[in-house]
Amino acid sequence: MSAMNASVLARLATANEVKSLRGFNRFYARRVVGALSPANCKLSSTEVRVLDELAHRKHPAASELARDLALDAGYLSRILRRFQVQGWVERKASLTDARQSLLELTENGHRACVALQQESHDEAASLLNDLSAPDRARLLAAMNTIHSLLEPSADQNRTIVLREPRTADMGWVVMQHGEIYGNEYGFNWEFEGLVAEIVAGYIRNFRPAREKGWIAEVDGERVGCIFVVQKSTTVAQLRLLILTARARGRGLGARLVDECIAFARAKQYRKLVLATQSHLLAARAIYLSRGFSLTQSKPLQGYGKELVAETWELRL
Amino acid sequence: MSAMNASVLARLATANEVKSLRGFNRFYARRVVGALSPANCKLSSTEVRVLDELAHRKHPAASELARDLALDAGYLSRILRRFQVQGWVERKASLTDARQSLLELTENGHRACVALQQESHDEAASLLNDLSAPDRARLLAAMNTIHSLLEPSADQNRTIVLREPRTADMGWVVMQHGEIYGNEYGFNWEFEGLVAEIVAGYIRNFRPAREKGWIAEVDGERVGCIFVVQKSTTVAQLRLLILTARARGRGLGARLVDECIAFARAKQYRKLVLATQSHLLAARAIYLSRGFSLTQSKPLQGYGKELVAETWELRL
DNA sequence: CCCAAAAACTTGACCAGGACAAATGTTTCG
DNA sequence: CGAAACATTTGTCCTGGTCAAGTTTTTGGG
Repeated sequence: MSAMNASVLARLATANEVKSLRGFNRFYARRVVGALSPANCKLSSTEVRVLDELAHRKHPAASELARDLALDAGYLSRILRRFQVQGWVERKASLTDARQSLLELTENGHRACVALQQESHDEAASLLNDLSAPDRARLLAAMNTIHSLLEPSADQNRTIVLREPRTADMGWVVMQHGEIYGNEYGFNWEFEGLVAEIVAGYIRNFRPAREKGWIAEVDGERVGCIFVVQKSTTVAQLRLLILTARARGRGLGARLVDECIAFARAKQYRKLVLATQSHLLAARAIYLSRGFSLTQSKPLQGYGKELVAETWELRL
Repeated sequence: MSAMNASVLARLATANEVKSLRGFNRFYARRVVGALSPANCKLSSTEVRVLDELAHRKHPAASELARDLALDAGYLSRILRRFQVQGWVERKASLTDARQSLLELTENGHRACVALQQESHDEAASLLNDLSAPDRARLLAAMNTIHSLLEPSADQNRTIVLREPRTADMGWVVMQHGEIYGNEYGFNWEFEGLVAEIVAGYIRNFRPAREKGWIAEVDGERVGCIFVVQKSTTVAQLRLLILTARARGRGLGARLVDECIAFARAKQYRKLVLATQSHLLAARAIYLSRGFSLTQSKPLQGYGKELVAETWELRL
């Protein structure tokens, strides 16, 4: 097999992958989309969309709705008349344009809309309630993963929360280091072993008053972490900073480092040090911008790669 | 808050969880189900189902199809006639029942069916091809998780594959131990630290000729693991056996233990030992059934719980 | 063996969701 | 001012699908 073939093979989805995707898709369409959508009252899904849109806008004109929901104007016109007859919507002549009238949901219309949402909310809840709390978390984290992979843009405006590590987080830290350094830098599993050692040491010697860790999450999915440990009574060390691909480019790295700096200051450390490698450019940029300076730099052979190990420090 | 309230709260899905589920559902219905299904040629989705069913059966009668696909008999009758006119299907009088005729796809019908599948296959592939290989793996693993959570029954007949550990697997081992022992037995994170230490030691001292690990996967999602390490030249130790909830009750634990026993025998070890705790009943049952015997049992305080540590061994 | 009920289709009637185009009044812009 | 564009309504048609009433054949009980 030629080199080109090999690279194409690595790039393209295998038949098995496609089969899995199609299988999931069939399953999900049947079991979930099917189950959660239609049970509703006697409204078609389009009518629901229209009602929903009416609830969320101030005084839309019909043309505006038609454009945004990609509906046929004639069809929409009839839907709106039905709503009007039902007493769900009122129209006022537009003062600025006599062709259009401005639509507004009545009290009754809002009630109907809320009832619909409640209904679909209940169905979703009943599906979730069949699962245990940890299983629910796994389900939502998995959905979250899918969503962020298939629609990276939608990810940008989700809020990232920072929290302290809890059970299973430390294992995740090891796994992510293995995954990311393996995929992106070709490190072999010795590196993962080193991280496991660091993590084990952190847990073994954990000093709650002097040390702290943060896990960053987006909607329950872990996307990054950082730790501060005590190196001596006056020196703190920053460790295990990592971000998954989806969390990058949003200033999260800087935010994590800032947490550490603030913590180290609050605990009266005099100096914050860290070890990194020269080729981790994004991390380096953050350290620089936060006032860290490079104090040492030496070649290092390890993890299947040639590296330059660096030490940085920040006077607090 | 009363104890009962607390337990109910833990059991029921939170509003946030429901919101996430609904958000994902909306997204998935629009972006994926919508994108992968309709583009097809001029057949309705029902017609596609019928065609598909015809391709997969020998000589079905119309009534059979109508029952299995939950279709109106009249509607199906018309669909079948259209197919017949198109030259996709032929009917032969049934010899045993003059009311029914037996249906069969013609050469042409099969071609049409294959073309359809190809089309939807291509669409799925193009969606996957926008992702890198590791991202595809994450996507499919996440889908897999969702599927197995929402339809545990479908899980039973998926094949479990065993493979050797690779990058990120060891972190997963730590994480799973934290997760499972935390959720199921209330162990605190010190236990996770211990596992991290074991894992670190495994990687640090790994002797490929004398030691081995297995990761069990279902469709790319890790569901279990086990390791054999050298304790002395004649004694091997079994470690880190764990199964996620979805993989239990299918004999996988026994299969993993059997792999270890076979490996230890092949490597000429004389004895296989292991340490466990008395309350891990499922594991205990496996050890017993494989001929292990309990050699030591003593109370142990740790990980936030009172335990009875046990040692078992098997002469090889 | 007969007959009523049930099964296997077929056909006609009807409905909802929705696309498309023509009609009407209004606005915009050159 | 007139033509083109816009907002809305209305008439027409199509598709996908349900429902009920046929026709023919089979089945099962008396």
